[in-house]
Amino acid sequence: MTIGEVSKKFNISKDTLRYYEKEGLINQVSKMNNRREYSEHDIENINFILCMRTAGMSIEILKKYIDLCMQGDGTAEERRNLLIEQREVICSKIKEMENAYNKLSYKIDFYYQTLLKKEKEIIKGE
Amino acid sequence: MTIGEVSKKFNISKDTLRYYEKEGLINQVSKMNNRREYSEHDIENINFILCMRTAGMSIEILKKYIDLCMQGDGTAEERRNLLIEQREVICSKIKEMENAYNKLSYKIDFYYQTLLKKEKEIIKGE
DNA sequence: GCTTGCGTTGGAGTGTACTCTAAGTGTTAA
DNA sequence: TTAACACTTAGAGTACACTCCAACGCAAGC
Repeated sequence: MTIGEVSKKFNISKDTLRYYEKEGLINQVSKMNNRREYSEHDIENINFILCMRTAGMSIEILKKYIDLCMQGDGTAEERRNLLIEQREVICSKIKEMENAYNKLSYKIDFYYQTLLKKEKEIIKGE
Repeated sequence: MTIGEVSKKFNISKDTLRYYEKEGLINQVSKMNNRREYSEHDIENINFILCMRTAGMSIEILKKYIDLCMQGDGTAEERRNLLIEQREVICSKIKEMENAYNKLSYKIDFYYQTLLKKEKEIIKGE
């Protein structure tokens, strides 16, 4: 897959893909005529990275994880611990967002009541 | 309440509080001897803003909402629509994060299996 | 009166994650 | 063969949300 195709597939810019490679999130993509050729493995990797990025995981943490992967089997436990830690971070973020969701719902409902009341008054006034 | 007290209460820096005020998220706090005195209303406001900020709402959107509040009752419907829209944004973010959570859980489990297998091999080898 | 502590200001600086630019290469289609 | 198009690079620029700095103000306690 070319960079253009990957860019379209995931709806991210080519610049971002090159940036991730430069930062070491994607291991050096093989090249044909000086152009990137993304393998199935690369695609899977990008998919994971994007999923974690949208969940708010930093590039630094992701890089650390990828680096551990590169270092081979010996780092399996460390990698596992890193993922458990990050899952916890995501978990508390979800809780914060649910809290915000509820606060918003409460306010939205309040506006609904207000608008309803106003409407009634208008009808009454006619 | 002084800026120092509010800063401690919410665990944010005084700079951030002044920054939010400058950006118009908190309406001009009254001053005694040129020092900010936060009212109960200010505190409630800050609480809401921080809740939305941790949920990822941008300062720009928050400012828009606060501006509408300032403009009075006439903007109630517009405010409500803004909140509904933002609730939707938060909702999809929660879904993305839950997706990431599940992906992580899957990987963590995979590492668990791997480590278990490795352990068995070590025992076998002894 | 002097130090300490808490505050003030405008404006500069920082970190993160892109995003854009300029100048160039290599393939394809008319 | 020339134009269009997709790609390459290094490096500069941008957006967002703070965060820090220097220089100063004011009140309390020693």
